[in-house]
Amino acid sequence: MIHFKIAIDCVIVGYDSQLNELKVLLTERVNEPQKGKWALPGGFVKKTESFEKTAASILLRETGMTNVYLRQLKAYSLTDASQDNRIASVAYYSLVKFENLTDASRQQYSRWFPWNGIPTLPFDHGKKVAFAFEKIKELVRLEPVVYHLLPTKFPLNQLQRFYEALYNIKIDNRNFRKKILKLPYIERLDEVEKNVSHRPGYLYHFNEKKYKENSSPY
Amino acid sequence: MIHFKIAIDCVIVGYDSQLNELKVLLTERVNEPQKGKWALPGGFVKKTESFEKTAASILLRETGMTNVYLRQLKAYSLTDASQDNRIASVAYYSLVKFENLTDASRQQYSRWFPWNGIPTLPFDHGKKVAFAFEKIKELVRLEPVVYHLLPTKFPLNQLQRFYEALYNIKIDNRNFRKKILKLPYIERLDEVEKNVSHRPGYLYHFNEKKYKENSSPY
DNA sequence: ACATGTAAACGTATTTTTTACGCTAACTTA
DNA sequence: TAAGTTAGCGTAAAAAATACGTTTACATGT
Repeated sequence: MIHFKIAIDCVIVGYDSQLNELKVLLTERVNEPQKGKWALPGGFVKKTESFEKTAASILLRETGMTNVYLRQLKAYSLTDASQDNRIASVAYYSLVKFENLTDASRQQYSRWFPWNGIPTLPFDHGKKVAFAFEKIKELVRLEPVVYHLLPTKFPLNQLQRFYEALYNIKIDNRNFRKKILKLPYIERLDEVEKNVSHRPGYLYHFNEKKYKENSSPY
Repeated sequence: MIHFKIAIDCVIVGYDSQLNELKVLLTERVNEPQKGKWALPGGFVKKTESFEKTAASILLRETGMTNVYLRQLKAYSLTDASQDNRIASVAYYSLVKFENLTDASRQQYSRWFPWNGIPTLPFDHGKKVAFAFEKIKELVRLEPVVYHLLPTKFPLNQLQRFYEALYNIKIDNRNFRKKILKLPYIERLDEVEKNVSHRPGYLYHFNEKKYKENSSPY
């Protein structure tokens, strides 16, 4: 009976609102194979750990963050059929608040790459990153996961810019505003933007409790 | 380094249009553990097989069908931490045309259970079945996968009944018709229902080519 | 000091989509 | 032949999406 080593790979995604672009965290491989190449952060599943737990600890190691949005992407069976011990991998994707990252939490061997500037990745990592983005695009339409990527407080324009970047579209400012303000779980704060070269807008935040109250179970 | 045996479990789903209910195929376990219990059809991944390939062969074994809709559901890490060799599993779900099944293809130890009458399943199989149904509900909204479950030729009413069963809703016959007929990839045939105790309706079919032409890539 | 650029925040009008419901036609069964 | 059922056509109203007009409040450059 064949046995597998199981690796967990994490596609960690952030949104840089300054540059208005999505980013992925990559690390330089310190071990063979593919030593020195940029690749997805990952690790093997340890004895008593669940996949999810392994993924969470990779995330902690790379970003210093816990309790962030983390979901399974897909399991991959690398067809490394030459050996008796095959390697399988389970990919996870995570959405993190880019603004919350401290310099201290940044690993020496890690770097954030813009979505449109990812180097060629070893193994099936390129495929995983591409699939993660497809998944995220789909998910953003269905559930309010955007708010895991945006800062806790944000002006409406920042939200609009995010959608425009993600789907590569242009949205009408006035209609967008109307649509968002109808959502019961987006609340305006008594705070405005500062140091912007235009009329400062109010800041909003996502009220998760209200979202769960208002969303029907089916 | 810990190694895993990897099992593939298949949630094989069909739609019985006579009874207007979704069904799941279960098999009686012939080996320990849980011998004699109804469970998801499955098997271990063999040396040179991909997960997908393993799933496809399980599907062939159970239904006699190839080239059916088959997708990965999720990977599960059973926390059977007592042993050195843990078992992980990757669940797949499949949508099959219930009408196409021949009696010959029906396995001795297999049976189709109605969605609302599934026995308590061993391991995490109950969780997998539940998750598969959530996934299918979601998927049906996004993509025309219904047509993998319905017969190739179907009257509009059959399609409507399917939606009503899946989401447990009542749909207005006239509005439903209007909505469906606007879809360019649903084509009317020159054929009508037979032996129905009401005005016979035209049969329709799903034109996959037209779907792919008309669906935007984003 | 003032013009310029930019996005906020308010609005209206039009089009498109969804929903509610009326009616006749065509078939089987009692 | 009446009753029951779904097919297939239709209209009207309500809701959502889209297009676009206007004033306000800020920073920046001259």
